[in-house]
Amino acid sequence: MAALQKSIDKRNALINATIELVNNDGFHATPMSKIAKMACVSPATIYLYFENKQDLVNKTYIEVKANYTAYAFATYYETMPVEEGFKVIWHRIAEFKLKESADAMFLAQCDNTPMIDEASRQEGIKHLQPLLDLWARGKKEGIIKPLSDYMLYAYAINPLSFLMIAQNRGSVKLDKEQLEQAYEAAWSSIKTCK
Amino acid sequence: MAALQKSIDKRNALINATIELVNNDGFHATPMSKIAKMACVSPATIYLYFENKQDLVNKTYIEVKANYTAYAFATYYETMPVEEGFKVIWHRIAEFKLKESADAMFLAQCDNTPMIDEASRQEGIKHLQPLLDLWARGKKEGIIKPLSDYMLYAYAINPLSFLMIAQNRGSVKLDKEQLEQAYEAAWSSIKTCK
DNA sequence: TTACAGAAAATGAACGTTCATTCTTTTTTA
DNA sequence: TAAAAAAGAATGAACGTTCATTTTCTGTAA
Repeated sequence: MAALQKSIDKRNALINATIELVNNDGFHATPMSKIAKMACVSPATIYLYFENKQDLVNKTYIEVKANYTAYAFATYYETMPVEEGFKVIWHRIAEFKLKESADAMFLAQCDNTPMIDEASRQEGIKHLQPLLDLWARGKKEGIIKPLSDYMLYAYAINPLSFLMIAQNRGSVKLDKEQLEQAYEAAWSSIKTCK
Repeated sequence: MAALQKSIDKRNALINATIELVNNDGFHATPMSKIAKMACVSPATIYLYFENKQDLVNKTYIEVKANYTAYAFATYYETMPVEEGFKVIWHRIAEFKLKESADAMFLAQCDNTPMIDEASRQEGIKHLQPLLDLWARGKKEGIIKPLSDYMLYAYAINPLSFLMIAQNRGSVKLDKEQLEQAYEAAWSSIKTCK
């Protein structure tokens, strides 16, 4: 009558190996055997933790996305004024993308390829709700342009992904000043008043 | 002593099949056999036109990128005022992404994955020069914020890719009005004066 | 105008390799 | 000690590429 438990360390090692290898080679170019080797585990062991390769990458996506949004909203409170709230969230997102760049690269790759199930994609979007709520408030107060959420995201948040990828390729080095410029551009594009 | 020529139609069919299949399934999930079938050609024939699978996708990328930039600058002249020039180029890019959405999706996927050689990527960037020149002019005239080219691209052009992907997934429908809003946001983020 | 030779182009089948997954056995631990 | 966890070897399918052969086409000679 045993009641062993699968090791959470092993699961984490598998998830981290997946992120690193998929970042370097892409999903279909990373064999399960390589993931296993990097996680110091037998290929067969992966199937104790995940149903199959697709499940492994879906679960990895959802987990990373959850970390991302938790980080983004960690210092934000709904009682903040709209402009301050946006500033706080924006800078947390920027910090995440720069500090946890492997995670951020993985998400960027997932968001632009047919690598992830549509269901898992939906699951990942849910956690952005606080930002959408903030925007709704800003629009009601006349501080933020009356644009759709997709439009606001496209101009205020998504450019950070582009800049992060450029930085990771070595095309750009984002210092503090450039980051402030980026924030200015983001805010300029969504605030009302010219 | 014959002097046959390889059919340009066959080459085009191969390129188009590659775009469509890679868009749907990703690079490593599209077998050469499937590309061949869609192009109505034997798998072996691909190797008369391209060295190997990597070469096929690199060449496809460069060709699509060239079409994209040609389209973008087709109605632009260097004698235009900066603001008008930007407006013209921006709208042409938007038009390309909406009309030739398969091509645009393919480029977006290439730009965020390790699918393409670094050399081919460099090759593709070259053709953007007219836009960089326009920005240099705008900065000199004090019309455009003194930001790096990457920063300007991130805020003025790249959001269109995000919106196009969202539209292709069915999350958004970009009508004329929304497109004008998008242009406004783009211009707001890079013009001087508040 | 036709017939033919020869080379390029195209093909389908075959090859060797790699991969995701499973099977059988061993190890670990409550 | 018994069952879960882990392992390594095995399996069958699928892949990129090549090979041996056939088809297509053009320049030339009759």
